[in-house]
Amino acid sequence: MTSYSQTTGYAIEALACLARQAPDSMLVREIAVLTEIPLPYLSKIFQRLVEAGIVESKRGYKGGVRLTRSPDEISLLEINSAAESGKSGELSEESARPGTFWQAFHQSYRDKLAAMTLADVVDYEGHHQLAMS
Amino acid sequence: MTSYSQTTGYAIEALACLARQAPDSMLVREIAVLTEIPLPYLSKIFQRLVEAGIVESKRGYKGGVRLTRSPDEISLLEINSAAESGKSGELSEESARPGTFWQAFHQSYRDKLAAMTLADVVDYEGHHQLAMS
DNA sequence: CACATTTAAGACAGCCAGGTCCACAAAGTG
DNA sequence: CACTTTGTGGACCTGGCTGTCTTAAATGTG
Repeated sequence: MTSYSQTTGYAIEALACLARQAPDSMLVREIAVLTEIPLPYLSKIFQRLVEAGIVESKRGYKGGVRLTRSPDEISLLEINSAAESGKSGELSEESARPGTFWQAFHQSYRDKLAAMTLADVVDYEGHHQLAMS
Repeated sequence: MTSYSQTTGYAIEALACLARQAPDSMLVREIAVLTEIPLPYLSKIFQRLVEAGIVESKRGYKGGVRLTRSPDEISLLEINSAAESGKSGELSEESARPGTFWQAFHQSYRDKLAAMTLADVVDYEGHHQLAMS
């Protein structure tokens, strides 16, 4: 139900790792080592990111994954939706009933995700300081 | 894991409902009807809120629940911690690894919860407009 | 073409949040 | 004291998130 799960955090970290390497491609295994995310699960996440068109993959000997766009053209909300795809909500209105305070709180959260891009994350992980309104 | 679960949303709505009635006490069943939260589950939530000292309860014929403090002295973070108590994290640092963007993002929302009180929620549910920084 | 490499796909397992149910204890009423 | 009311406490079920494992399919190399 709650769409702001750890999976989204994994996806953002992994893509930020990949963005630093852009436009070259990386192995999923390599990303797993650098980010310390379990490889089998990270593979699953990348499957969804490929399906969503955020990254493209190439199998076999010199294979790997690569961003299809510039990091500043990929919103965190888009990553969230892709990482959580195949579940109940995707881009849904969360679990909270409409008109409630909690629903509005979640919406503001969602709005911030929509306003930030992968480029912001790459910048953050260098400076270790979060600049939010 | 993710501490911004639906349970916290339920707790906030229920307490806001109770705060509008303050300082009188209400039946849990009555709150369940008004908020449309499933009664058996709401009872569970109130057990934790009582244990946390946010509300006090009286059993039997003229029983019910009542706030122990003024709404403007109850922070939403406190409600969150109480509602999620008995689980892995409670007041923990979420599931995200420290130093990551995702962890910082969650922390900023935790700070917002800490800065808001039940009185703000009561005010919101009247005006239906969320005023966040 | 044989082979190693690397992602794709799907089945499977463990755990926890959300939610229900039922028996029990307290508290007032007659 | 009998009875009704109302919260307490515990067991229990269900579904989805997290994570693993195994078998394929694709892609380059010699």
